[in-house]
Amino acid sequence: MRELLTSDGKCPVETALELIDGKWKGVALYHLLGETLRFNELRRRIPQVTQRVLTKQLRELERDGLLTRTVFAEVPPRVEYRLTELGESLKPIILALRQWGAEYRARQDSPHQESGDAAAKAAA
Amino acid sequence: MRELLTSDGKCPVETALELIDGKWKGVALYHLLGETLRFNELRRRIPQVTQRVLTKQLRELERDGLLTRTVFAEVPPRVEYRLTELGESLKPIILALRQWGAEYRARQDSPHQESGDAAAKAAA
DNA sequence: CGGCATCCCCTCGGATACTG
DNA sequence: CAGTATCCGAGGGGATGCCG
Repeated sequence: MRELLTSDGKCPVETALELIDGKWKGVALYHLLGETLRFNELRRRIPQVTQRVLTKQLRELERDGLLTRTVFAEVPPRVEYRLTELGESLKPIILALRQWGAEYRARQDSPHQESGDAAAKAAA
Repeated sequence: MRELLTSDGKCPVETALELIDGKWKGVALYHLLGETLRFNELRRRIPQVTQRVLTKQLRELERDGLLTRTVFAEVPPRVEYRLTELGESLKPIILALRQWGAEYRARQDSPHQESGDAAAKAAA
């Protein structure tokens, strides 16, 4: 399951990806960049996610130290989610992913055919 | 921060993450950065992955335009995997993830925590 | 408001065996 | 060498209902 390859690179990529692995984690992190949000505010920004799943993924992000969950002892309850310094340090990556994703989508529409030229280069 | 929703109302961050979602895709992409590798060369670099899964994830990456798969009509067969321009454009992100992952693990060792708990022992 | 509890389905990833 | 073909268990993610 877990191989701790420390220095030789490679594995850190896996480590990082595991932390943001979860259907909605990336988007949640994105919306939390530089912003503190309550549970339902976050839900409103990610309409497709269900409460259960959002809760679960937020808890995992909390467990992994990417965000903090602050419960206010009020009625009605208020719970605020906010990125930790560690979570905020993902900002360049998240923004890069956003840009890359946007460009990818743009390429889908544009006539930028990659062609299905096949493995015609197969030698004799 | 602007929404930047794509045509199907999906966040670009999500789009990007979907493409590299898959237990071994990130590592595979990492190993293919600037390098053309044969199937078994890739396997050797990711010893934990099984044949079936590696094949599947590589095919998905190919389908999504991140790499090319070139089959040489030889005996024994030779299949080379190589990142497309689009795949190579992920390089800064992959490298950033690698660095971030390394720093994350470094932080695990040195007690720099701020939110007291979450230090639950990972019971097997 | 912001959760749990429960049920369920379906995909992902792994193990093993066979083939062109 | 580089794959398919099966089979399988785990769990991620969704739907719904109840609660402090």
